[in-house]
Amino acid sequence: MTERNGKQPVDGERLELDGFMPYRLSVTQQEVSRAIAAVYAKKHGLMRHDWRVMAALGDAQPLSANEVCRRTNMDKVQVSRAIARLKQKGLVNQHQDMEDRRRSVLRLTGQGEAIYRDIVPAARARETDLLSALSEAEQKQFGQLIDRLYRRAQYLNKSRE
Amino acid sequence: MTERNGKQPVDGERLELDGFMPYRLSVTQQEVSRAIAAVYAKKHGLMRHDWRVMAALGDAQPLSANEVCRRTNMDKVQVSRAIARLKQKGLVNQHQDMEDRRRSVLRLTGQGEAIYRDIVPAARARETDLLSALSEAEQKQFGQLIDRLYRRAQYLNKSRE
DNA sequence: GGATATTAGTTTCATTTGCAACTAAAAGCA
DNA sequence: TGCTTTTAGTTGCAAATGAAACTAATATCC
Repeated sequence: MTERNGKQPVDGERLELDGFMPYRLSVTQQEVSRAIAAVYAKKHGLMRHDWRVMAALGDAQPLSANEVCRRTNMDKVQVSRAIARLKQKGLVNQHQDMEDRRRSVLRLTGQGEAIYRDIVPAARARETDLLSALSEAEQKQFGQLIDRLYRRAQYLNKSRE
Repeated sequence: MTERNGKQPVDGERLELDGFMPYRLSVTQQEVSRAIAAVYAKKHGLMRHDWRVMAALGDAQPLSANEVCRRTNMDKVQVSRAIARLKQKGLVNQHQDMEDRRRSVLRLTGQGEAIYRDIVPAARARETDLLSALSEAEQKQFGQLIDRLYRRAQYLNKSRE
């Protein structure tokens, strides 16, 4: 993929991006993400964060913004902004939780649910299509490996801050 | 990870983010990326794109901006801007290719090379640390699976535009 | 009860990004 | 040769992002 023809690399230890796992993970994620975005972006004009929030709500309503954060791995600023966009589009409504008035109660609107129901099968189909590059066994394996990697990365990040 | 206590999901087909591969890939990538960024961000004030461009150059100099694009999977706008930042910091220099005066000839400066040499071992160590969550065999396997997935995603994305 | 600390969520500001338009040079073609 | 197209790289603008500060409500502690 990367030919070195007469080029002068830096002396000593080098790093070939193509063989560097974090890089490969990143480009793969980008490509996969693009493949999935095709499902919700053009047709419904949603961004990745918007879709994630909708997915969280579609899976379990109502949720507070904070619960959305936990379920989607987004931070509260991102969630707050996604909600603003979604309210604006009439896909989500937000009202105050009367038990704890700091908290919101978020729900998909009828229109929001309709879009959710439109996207889910397409997203799933896309996932299946992507994963068809792997056998059943490999898919399972891949899921396990990526989880272990995730936890390891999380651990490393936590431990130093 | 995701409990459903009294929540009312949307009727019909739902989607649990936690079991959705593109989502898991995305959060894993984010976490891994953060772990690596620690190596170049704080100490040298570089952004991800800057580091990628430097990595490409460190691996094979000189390169044109376009060659950097191909090697790093970045688009030309990102590369152009990364180069601007890197020139500004004195880590890269750019001059015109006299064979084809549209093209640039990009090289790390002495300072750029020094930083490159500082980062590479640390990045590698970090990669090893991340991958230590997987056995040797699993690491190999993971590499293969992710590549297949990458190619599949790429194919799907190409085929529809 | 009242001061202080936490928690939920929003906002502000400075950067970064993404897209499309743009400039300059080279290639293709008639 | 002169005209059009393609390629390399940059720029402008509007939208998205990240970090820190901010508001409002609840929880904690004396």
